[in-house]
Amino acid sequence: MKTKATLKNISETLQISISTVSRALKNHPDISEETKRKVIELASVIEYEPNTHAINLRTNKSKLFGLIVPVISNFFYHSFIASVEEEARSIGYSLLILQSGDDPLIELENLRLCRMNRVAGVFVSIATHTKEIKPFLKLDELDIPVIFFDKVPAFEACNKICLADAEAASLAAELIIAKNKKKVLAIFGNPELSITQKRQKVFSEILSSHPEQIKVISTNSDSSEDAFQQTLQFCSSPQRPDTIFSMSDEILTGVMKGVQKLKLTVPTDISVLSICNNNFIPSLYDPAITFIETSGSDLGKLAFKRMMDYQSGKTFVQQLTVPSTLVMGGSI
Amino acid sequence: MKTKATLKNISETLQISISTVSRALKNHPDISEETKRKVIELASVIEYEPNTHAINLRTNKSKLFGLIVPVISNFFYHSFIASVEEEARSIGYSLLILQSGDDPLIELENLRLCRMNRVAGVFVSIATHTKEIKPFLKLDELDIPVIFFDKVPAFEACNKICLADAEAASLAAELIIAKNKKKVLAIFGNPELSITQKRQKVFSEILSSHPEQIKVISTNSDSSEDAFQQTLQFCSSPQRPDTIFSMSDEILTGVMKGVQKLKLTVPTDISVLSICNNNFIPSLYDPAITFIETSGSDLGKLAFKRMMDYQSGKTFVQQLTVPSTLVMGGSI
DNA sequence: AACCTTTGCACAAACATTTGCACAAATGAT
DNA sequence: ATCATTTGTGCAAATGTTTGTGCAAAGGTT
Repeated sequence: MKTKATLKNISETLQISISTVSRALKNHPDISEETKRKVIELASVIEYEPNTHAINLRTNKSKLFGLIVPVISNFFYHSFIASVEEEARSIGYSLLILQSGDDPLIELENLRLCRMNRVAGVFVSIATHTKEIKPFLKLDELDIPVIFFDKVPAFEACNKICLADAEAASLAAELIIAKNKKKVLAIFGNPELSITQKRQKVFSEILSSHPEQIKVISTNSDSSEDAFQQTLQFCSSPQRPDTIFSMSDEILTGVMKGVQKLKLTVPTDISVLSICNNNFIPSLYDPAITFIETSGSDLGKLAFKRMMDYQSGKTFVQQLTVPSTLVMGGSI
Repeated sequence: MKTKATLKNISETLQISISTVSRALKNHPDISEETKRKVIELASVIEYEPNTHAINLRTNKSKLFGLIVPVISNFFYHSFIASVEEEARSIGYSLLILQSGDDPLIELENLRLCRMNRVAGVFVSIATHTKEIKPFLKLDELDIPVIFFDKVPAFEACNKICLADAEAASLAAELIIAKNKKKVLAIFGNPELSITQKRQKVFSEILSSHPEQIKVISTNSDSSEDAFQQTLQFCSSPQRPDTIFSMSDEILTGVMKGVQKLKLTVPTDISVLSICNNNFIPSLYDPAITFIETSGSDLGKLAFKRMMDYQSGKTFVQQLTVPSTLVMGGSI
């Protein structure tokens, strides 16, 4: 059993004090070159590595960010996580990943873990039924910045990074108008979510306010399977829509399954347009689906930038929005 | 600014010693009920929470597992991660997530982070070109168990949790025989990976040893796009294969894109069979693709169980395998 | 020679927690 | 009354690191 590599250990071997060793390794000007040389050499030989726990204890901080999401296995979150992890690593921070399972109770427990670990900050996408956000704000009082992203609380004064929900829907509506489509099946997600409400509202408004009458069938489905069934239902007859609009990756998968089952050819038989988080799902199909990108990876970068601003003392509260962009495929 | 909730703080307020407070909170029999009551009450009022860093420093451990993967955004890893995170949380541990970007250098850096954080154990799926596994084994010497999963080093004595690569391929081959297929296009992944080699070897052996001659076109492609191109190439002529076998989710997406482009109907024009990590990709299509499941989530559970065995002192080295199961869809 | 400055290092405290040991007071036994 | 045991609490050390302060020796200036 080789002895542990600590400052103390080095100091005893070299017959100098611990503080000298510490300063030598930090290249402190007080220490002579001779001593530095010896210390650095020995440290390298015994593979000294500072003990993070001791540093954390002393500074009452840690180079850790907490990241709480309802679930990791999700189109959106893993691109967000991947992007935040990269940014964090580039400045020597790591990520503590916690799933809430969309359960407010587990969410609280995860918050407790973040507090106990004195994380440097928390990124959180709240559970669907989380009403009480005081526990989150309490972290702010402890100087632990909390950045909400994607699923953010409604009215409170807190830092939020959101997708441009309305913008994405309006881009879609405008493309449909520009392409001179006449009959649209629009499938949205869970109508209780604010993201759904915003998108549905803007989409309907734009299309209905357009002078040329465009017929819109607007419907909601809360799963891929449900979207599949609705697609079958609305597109079986010859009077089927000429365009399907889908609000999310998940719904798009259901829609496309329906399109395959009905043996419809895209875009000649029917056009397809969706809002998606990245090109993964859209590019599964041939032709690739035209979509409005609301990038999880961009959201991650922005959230991280905001976090770093916070870390360096800019503590103002703010809501930021990631813009959406149209990515042309061949489906409309 | 409210004073921090620490044992010291409580002890001063109550005019008792720190050790008494500590013991009172741990319900130590030495402490009188009266004292316990007062301590617990005050602790609750000021919302005392033990400082993880101090505990970690003292015990030289942490309730953290390191998890190093090439990339989070991957069919396989996020189901693995999700499953390990759940298991870990259930026993009060958290997960430190680190991406190597498939870069051996970053992998080393991530290992260093794990050491510095004195993690309780590490789950690692190594980068494609990682040759040097000594740094991993060095963690074992520091009593930090290392469990390799999925992409594991070749010959060394270490803990590995693998998918049943050979079994999955043989199940596929046998199904093809049972379905009386005559001409198979088999697309495998990167031929340098051991997983590819194993699957390709077993698959070829079984089909070629079968008395009825089955024609096999065996090819490799290292991306979805490449699989797409190969599918177009081999399936454009009327003498196309009657079956396509794909080795992975990624390849399957390319194959299916090709099938869509060629407007082939599954399974009447062509049958499709794949090895996949879960039903996500296979169920995107209609009919759903028949596949051999090599479950990331099951792998996670097994790896975690192995880790816990290790934690409780069972330090033998072992290679475990997660069995594969055939999941019938309608594509063959 | 007396004084000041610089150089190079050591000491000690602080961070929060746990735990072996000591110790005083109270109780009980002889 | 003496001794032994129990009960409840405090002391101090230990974990590894950082940092303000002290201090001695060496060198330089008058």
